[in-house]
Amino acid sequence: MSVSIRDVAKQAGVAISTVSKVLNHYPNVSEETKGKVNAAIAELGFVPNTIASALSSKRTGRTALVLDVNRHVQTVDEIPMQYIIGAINKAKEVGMDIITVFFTMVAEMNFDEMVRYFQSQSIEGLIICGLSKDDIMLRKLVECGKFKSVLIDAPGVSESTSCIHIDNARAQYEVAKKFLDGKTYKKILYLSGKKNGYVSEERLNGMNRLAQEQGLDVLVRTGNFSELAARKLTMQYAGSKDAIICASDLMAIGAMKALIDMDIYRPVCGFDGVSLMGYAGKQMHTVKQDFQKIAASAVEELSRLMQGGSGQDIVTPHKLIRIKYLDVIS
Amino acid sequence: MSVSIRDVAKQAGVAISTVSKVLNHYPNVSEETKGKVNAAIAELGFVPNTIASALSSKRTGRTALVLDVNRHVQTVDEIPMQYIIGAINKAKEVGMDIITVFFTMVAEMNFDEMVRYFQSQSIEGLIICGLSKDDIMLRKLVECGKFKSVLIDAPGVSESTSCIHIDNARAQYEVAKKFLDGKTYKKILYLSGKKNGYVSEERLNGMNRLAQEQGLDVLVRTGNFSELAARKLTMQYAGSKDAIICASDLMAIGAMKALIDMDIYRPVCGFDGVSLMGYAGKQMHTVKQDFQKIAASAVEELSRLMQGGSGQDIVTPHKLIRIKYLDVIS
DNA sequence: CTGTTAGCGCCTTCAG
DNA sequence: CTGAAGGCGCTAACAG
Repeated sequence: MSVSIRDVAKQAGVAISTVSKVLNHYPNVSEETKGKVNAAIAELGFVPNTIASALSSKRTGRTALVLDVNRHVQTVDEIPMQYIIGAINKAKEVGMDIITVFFTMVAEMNFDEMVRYFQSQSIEGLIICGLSKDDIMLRKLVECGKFKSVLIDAPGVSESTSCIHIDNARAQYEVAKKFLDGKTYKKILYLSGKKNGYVSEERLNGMNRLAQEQGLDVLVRTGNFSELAARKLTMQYAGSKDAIICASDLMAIGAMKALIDMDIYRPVCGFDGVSLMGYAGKQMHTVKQDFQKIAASAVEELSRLMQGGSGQDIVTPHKLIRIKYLDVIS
Repeated sequence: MSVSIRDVAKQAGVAISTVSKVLNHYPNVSEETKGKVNAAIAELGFVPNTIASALSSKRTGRTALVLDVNRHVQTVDEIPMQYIIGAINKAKEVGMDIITVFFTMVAEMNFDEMVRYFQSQSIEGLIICGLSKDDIMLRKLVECGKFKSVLIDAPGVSESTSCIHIDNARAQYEVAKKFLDGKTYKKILYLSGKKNGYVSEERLNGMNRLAQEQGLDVLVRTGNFSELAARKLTMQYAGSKDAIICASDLMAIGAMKALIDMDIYRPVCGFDGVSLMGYAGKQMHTVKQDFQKIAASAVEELSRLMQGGSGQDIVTPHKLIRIKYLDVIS
């Protein structure tokens, strides 16, 4: 059926192991035999069998991209999709094999079941997006060290785990500062993410720092990254405020919709830079994250870990932008 | 390291092959030994090694979900994401292994390269979403019969290929009819998808049928499923029309935005039922497709094909809905 | 620098 | 109904 390494060996007039060596770029092979082998490979259209290779070497190069989809009312799953695109494209580059897994698929499992689940899939690496403090089992899975992991937007660096994220405190500080620049807004409604959320706390820190510096009067309310919650909180508090700053774009949209319903105008500041913002109607300041690039970095970092590197903390850059509808469609 | 079938055999006091048989639900095993084996499996926490199993049996259960992302200006990749979620969840149920592949990753390959690419990944099944008439190589890949395939929204049933889609002609007919119901709109601007596109033609057929029945005056223009194109076409033609019917929600949004800029009101009808519509501001009629369910059906159908079934054409149901902003956030 | 030889963990005839 | 034996295609010591 399919041509195997043995056929190549025969064709090239060398031993099987020699072929294997050139396949895996081992050092000790003469240029000459390498040439013969490559010629044979090309001639026969040989494709190494990943499965057999994995069985033999015990290295599969398989990693799971674990995503938290739909748990919060995300409405449009733009961010997970961006992660997927970024990760898969980079994975192809570095010869990694990515399967996508959702939190919901492992949510009910206990620790042992999770380990088995991933092991049975021959997975050696994990990229986890959106891990929260409530995901006890997943956290344990990462910490047990059986898998190399990269956490996006969550802390926990260790020998086998790297973390990757923007500087949330600084980003929140900067975007809010730019948003307020030249204005005289003093009374601010700040819609925070989740209480005890990793990134939420950072963003809140950034906001607080700015508040201190500029003597702002900030009312903090927890919006849980929910559009609906943001809407309600805005209804409740915005009337007496000068501006609204949100820890996510989705909440910013909720706030804007509420303002429209209330028929009052208040400037709103977002966070993330999702394109959905372009549809929400108004212009808006926001932090812009390149989720594809972040996922790509995660893949690269995981690949480094799998080659024996040890975990580290990686901070990726962010931008500040102002979204307008025209940005979206042109 | 990890417990293997051998350990289970020893623990249960039977031969390896016997364990394999209960694992794979073979018939000729007595209830008694089956019980012993299962007990041993549970006790040891044994998980079959997929890799070894695949190598030995030559059945991997791996399938590629091939998506056309970002080629048209999709802005928000909601539909692909829904496909992914639906497919992956169902795949877990039926024990299939899904990797996601994007058109861009194989776009440059010729036929042989594609075959090798998928074979080297040990992929046996393909689910392809958004195949167009221009994707010559992918089409050839499907038709060569080396892989079982399910095409979403494209024709081409064969022994090894099934197709799955809504009844686009009927859906377009119905949604347009409902949209026009009780109204006196006669002059319609119809923004079609792609010239020669599989689904576009069907939808146009449905529209034409309604036009005939109701004596409508329909101007058809090709919007390529592009928001921007729809915007321009609306600017150009909507002034003299009573209403605008679009072959996709994204075009409907483009049309609505144009109308706002033109400062005139015309009712708009969409197609797809993406949640993005809820952000576009107005109420709107649209066809609602359940993309997750469609993907799930595709997985099931592929699983049937892989068990030896032969290809067929499957028509999935659609709904007609009216989107309002409140539907989205509540 | 190249070839020989064991397996990796499981499936699958084929005897018993 | 059960067990023994021979691979699947490749890697990885180890000899040569």
